[in-house]
Amino acid sequence: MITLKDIAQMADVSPSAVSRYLNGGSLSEEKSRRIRDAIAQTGYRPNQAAQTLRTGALKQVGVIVPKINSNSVSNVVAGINSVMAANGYSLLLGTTAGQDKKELHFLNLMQDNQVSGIIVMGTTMTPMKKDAFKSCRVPLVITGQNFGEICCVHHDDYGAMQALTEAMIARGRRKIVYVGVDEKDAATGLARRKAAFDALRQADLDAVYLLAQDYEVESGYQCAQQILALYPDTDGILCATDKLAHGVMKALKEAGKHLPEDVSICGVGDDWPDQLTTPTLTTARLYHEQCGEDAASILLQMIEGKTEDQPLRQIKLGYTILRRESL
Amino acid sequence: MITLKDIAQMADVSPSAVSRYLNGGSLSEEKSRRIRDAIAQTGYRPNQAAQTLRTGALKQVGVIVPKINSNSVSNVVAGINSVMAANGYSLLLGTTAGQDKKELHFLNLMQDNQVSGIIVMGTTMTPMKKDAFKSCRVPLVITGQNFGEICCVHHDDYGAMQALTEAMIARGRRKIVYVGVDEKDAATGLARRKAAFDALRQADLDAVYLLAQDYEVESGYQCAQQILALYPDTDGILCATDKLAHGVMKALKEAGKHLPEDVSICGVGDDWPDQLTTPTLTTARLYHEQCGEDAASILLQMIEGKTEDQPLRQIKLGYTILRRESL
DNA sequence: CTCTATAATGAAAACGATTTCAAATTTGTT
DNA sequence: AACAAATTTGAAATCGTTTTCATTATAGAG
Repeated sequence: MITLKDIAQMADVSPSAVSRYLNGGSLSEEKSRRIRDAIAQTGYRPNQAAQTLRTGALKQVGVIVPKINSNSVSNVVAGINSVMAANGYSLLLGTTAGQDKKELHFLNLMQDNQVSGIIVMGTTMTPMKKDAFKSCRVPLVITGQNFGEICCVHHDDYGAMQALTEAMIARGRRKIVYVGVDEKDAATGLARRKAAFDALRQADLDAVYLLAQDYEVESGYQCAQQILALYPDTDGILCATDKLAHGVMKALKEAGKHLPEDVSICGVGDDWPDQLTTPTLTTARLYHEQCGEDAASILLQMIEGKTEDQPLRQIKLGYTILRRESL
Repeated sequence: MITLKDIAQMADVSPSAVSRYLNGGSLSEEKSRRIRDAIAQTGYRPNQAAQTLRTGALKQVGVIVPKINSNSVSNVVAGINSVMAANGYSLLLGTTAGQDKKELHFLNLMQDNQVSGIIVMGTTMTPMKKDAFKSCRVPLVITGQNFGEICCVHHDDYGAMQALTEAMIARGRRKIVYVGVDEKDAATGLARRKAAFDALRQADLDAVYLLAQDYEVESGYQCAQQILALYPDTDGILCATDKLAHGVMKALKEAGKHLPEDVSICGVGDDWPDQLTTPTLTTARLYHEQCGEDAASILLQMIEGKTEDQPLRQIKLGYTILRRESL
């Protein structure tokens, strides 16, 4: 491996001179030229580990996600990446499968790595994790949720589901079922369910709640079968996600229901297949890629911010209701 | 920051002893105990940059992808991650947007980082890149393509499209159009198109070729409109990907065609919406996650392999034809 | 032409681990 | 009890940079 010292020898200057050439510092034209040539000839590239050790800073940011092969997650990561790459940072990825233990593991590992900052997606909050986040030695931003005391970028999950619920009520539906997901997830789980319930109560309507096993189409399908069996007079189904909604639609169609005449259906997410099904799916678009970009921007400000005490930044991103045939 | 030296002082031993405690080496019970206590008390964690600098090895592997927010890519990455994480490696992610310049940039950057190995997905081959791959100082595996002289894991793109084409011919279709993508991509572009053409020629049928602009549903939609205008008697359409196929189906349905009576359609990919459309889409399943796992396993072998000269490993993964209503 | 500010320079000391090596200690063998 | 072998130990060198600091060359001011 060719080192800075080698370059110094070749160019007949001191190592300090080479370092100054690379990082900016006063240096004569003549020596600059010689160093430039030596570097060009050898293809020398500085050893990052040495740089990191010496400076204590690494141009990497950690990204901790539950899983990478999910539409929303991968879009957020794409957003993060576009901003970070533009600023010369690369991404160190950690996937947790939703396990707190792994989340803490990566939080530690990344700090050991001396990343410049960390972004955590779709986490759930426990006292232990709150501590871990607070005592993180590098800037940290959370996406997808808002836990009050930590910088974050999140969607208006509540507003989106509220709007969908109101639209469904306005459409004349009265027997409405909500198909939700695990409420340990404060955004997708809790906030959306709560929004639906609040809006229904506001209209003096009863709320029926079914909890899907996971986020897959199949779970929506199963929930719909329960609905058919237990609440046959249902005329509206609100789903926490688009995939669930598609599963629900499939089951209802198979059961001979006419959509949307017999039952209205809504999802959240604006997944790409939403306009391919019959009927097309009414949904709320969330801005995942934007979310990643904003999170990255905030993190960059925190990383490169001069001042010691940074303000708490919390961004709530809006939604857009996409009214289609299924409502 | 608390260092190994601090621990040594606290435990009243030499730094070497602490290092031996961490890495294994002869050490008395007594000292082990004192060191263990000191570490527990302080929460000391070794500085990775120092370790990397000293040992020249970093438990990270680089993953270079065109974009992360794609179904197939994110699934491959998930596969890579599951194997790598299990072996204590984390992932350094680089996205190229298909630009060779960025690909080379990350290839260099990651080597500077002293990652243990690199996996490159869905790349295209140029002489310059072939050189770059060959001169890579760390083990390297390519996924999604086979360029002959580099370790790789790839799908049987040719076989899959051949089987689909033959099935469509057996179904009685005679006026078949192939909707493909950019052939700079040797797998998705070239191999699939070639398979379709070969199979058609084999059956003495003409091949009509339309090139989609990109991989989006909308492009399939546009291609289908061209087909309707230029080749109105088409009775079968083979698509390089499922998204294109869905766009095609949408356009045909809007044009009043009955599917599959009037026209048969096939895609490749087994995307999750394939069973939600009317008709459901006939497709070929590829094993993306498996691909990632296998690539990771190969890379691990190369990294941890004792011998200097490693054999060239090339894995071709099979496919499964999923025959559904659209054929 | 002198004197002071400024720019250019390299030696040497970090950064925080691992590893070599020789010395000191323990263990086992006769 | 005496010696060889094996184990335990810490001092010091090392990895490849950056940065401090004292020194020397250069330029600008009077």
